[in-house]
Amino acid sequence: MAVTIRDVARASGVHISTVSRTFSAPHLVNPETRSRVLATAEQLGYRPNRAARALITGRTHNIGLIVADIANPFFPPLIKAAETHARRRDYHVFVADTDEDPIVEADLVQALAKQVDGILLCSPRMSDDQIEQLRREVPLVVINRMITGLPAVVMDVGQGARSAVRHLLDLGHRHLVYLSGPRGSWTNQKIRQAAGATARAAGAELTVLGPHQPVSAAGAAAAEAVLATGATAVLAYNDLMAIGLLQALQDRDIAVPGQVSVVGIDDIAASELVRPQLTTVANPTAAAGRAAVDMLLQQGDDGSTGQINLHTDLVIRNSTGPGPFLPAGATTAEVAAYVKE
Amino acid sequence: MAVTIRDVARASGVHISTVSRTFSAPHLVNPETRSRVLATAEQLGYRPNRAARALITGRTHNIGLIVADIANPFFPPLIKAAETHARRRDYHVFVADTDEDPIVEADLVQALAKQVDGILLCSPRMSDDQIEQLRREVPLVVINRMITGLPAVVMDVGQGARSAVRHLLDLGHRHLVYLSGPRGSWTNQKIRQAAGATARAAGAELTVLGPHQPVSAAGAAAAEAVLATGATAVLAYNDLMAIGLLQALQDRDIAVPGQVSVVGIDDIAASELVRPQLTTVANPTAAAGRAAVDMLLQQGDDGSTGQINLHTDLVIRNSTGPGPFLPAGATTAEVAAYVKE
DNA sequence: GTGAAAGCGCTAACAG
DNA sequence: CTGTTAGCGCTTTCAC
Repeated sequence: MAVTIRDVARASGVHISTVSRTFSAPHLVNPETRSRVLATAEQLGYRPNRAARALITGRTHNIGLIVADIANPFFPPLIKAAETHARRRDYHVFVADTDEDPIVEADLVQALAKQVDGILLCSPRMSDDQIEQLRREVPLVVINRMITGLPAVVMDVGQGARSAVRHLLDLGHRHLVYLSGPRGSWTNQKIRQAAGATARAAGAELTVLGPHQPVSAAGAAAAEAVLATGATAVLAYNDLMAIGLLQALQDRDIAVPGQVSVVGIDDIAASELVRPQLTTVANPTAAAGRAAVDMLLQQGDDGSTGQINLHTDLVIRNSTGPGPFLPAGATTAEVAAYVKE
Repeated sequence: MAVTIRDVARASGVHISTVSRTFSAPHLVNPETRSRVLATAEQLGYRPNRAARALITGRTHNIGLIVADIANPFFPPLIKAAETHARRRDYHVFVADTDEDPIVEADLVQALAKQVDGILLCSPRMSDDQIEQLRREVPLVVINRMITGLPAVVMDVGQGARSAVRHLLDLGHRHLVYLSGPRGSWTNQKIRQAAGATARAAGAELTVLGPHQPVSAAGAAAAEAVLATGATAVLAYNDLMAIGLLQALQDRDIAVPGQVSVVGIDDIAASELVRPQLTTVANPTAAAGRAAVDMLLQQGDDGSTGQINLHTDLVIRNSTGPGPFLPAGATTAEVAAYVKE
């Protein structure tokens, strides 16, 4: 059996409560006794049992982090930052993957509820109602979603999408495609709205294709549909889809950005590794992870329910350029033909 | 306050031990009582407190998963598979990141020890001694490392490296480079040995460059050094480095595979997304994650300490091809000149 | 089949 | 400053 507080008490000739205090309220114990206790504890290899402590204090010093898909490269930097940040504050983190399934998501929150001091919900696919329901069982901080009254950290993809579309418009593109993401994604809606509004305001056309799974294969599979629209530029829900599209276009000998420009969102590591390097909207995922942890841990102290909006940046690389040179006033059909050829 | 076993007992008119039994040993309780208890529990929203249960049973139903770097794309598929598999067996998983630091690694094991039933150590950077030491505090399963007497799951990179080198030799390459990984990596040693032995046996030359951090920037930074060796083919410690090298070579107008062939290891998602697509050794990371979880959970039952060796597969894509065409018997210097030009 | 009681490892009043 | 006592939520003997 592992060494307990009792063993330390016996070995150092004090009562167990003194040992307890040595660890949980050191200032309440005589420096001499303290160092003696600490010494024997060290020697015996004693480590407080957090679970037992949690039982009485009500604080587990654990947090939960629920994401849609660990293997989606968008999440790991966020997970890493959150975990490192939490550990620095002496918290351990449970990580769980919902596989984009809202039911699994809800189950997970409930299963974890008793073992954690709070949960970070990353890009949740549940309904607002469900989230508010669960919030009564356990403190929640939501990432990449805005729900009134709920603490949240969002990366301002709306603004990112606007920058991206403006960039495309500045290059002369008049017909864009938005390759939309999965159903139930709050982010997806925001991007779509922002992109649509920006294009419309400039008198340009924006065709929405989707929904799609947020993976590269979906981007690749959409290539034909994209070409069929006759658009000369594409904004994708995320980099994965953008990269899939990029390669599928090149495999069809469509030049990027010569004939079609492509913009992604997220700035995952791979977007710098592909050629042409992907123009994309950089999301501060690591900062978001840290901010969310801070928010969750503060929630206990005061009852604050702030909402943080993190700035996103358009990173212009080599997958965007001027639209194909066409006679002014060409019809959509002509553009399509031109692009396809 | 949350609803406890006591609330359920009161509400259903039975003693708390009956409620307890209803959840932990249902067969010991009258079916009628059981369903009544279950009903009120359901209605009150009761969920057993695992921490309290763990205190007495000694089983937390949690496991720890410690990896070198969550953001390294090699790990997320493994983490995902392990987490999903564990959850299916009703286990939650703590994920932690050591940032490639053996000290952090050891601390983490000790910090997690009391809260878990066991820990999965993924590509540990600690010494064998340290690991064996820690093993006495908590059940351990090691992934990607072989230590006698310790349960382990390894992906057979040695065999993978042999296949890769043979593939290169078959294409006619006579001088190879191994771009080695981080110090302290067991995998790195295995690859190096296997690659060296295979090359030597065929009378070919293998130059080892390194150590390197296992990131794409390190691969890119090694481009000059690689060219300076005059080798016509490179095996890299992992795909990230291989991809970095790939791009750096192309940026210098060195054709891949025309002038230099490049092989990676891992088969991360990005290796299929870059052009040319990367020839690489596919590691069954997801299978490894699941196997390790199974091993850890069985360890409690019997005292088995098996070691599983998972097969790796060479995936031939487009970054490898015949070496540059040269007059037979060209000197190394000539080859270097040719390749550089 | 169910209740009573003890106790897992620890903290939190309360005395002294 | 330190010891005493009660008890967090739950399981597990042991009687009945």
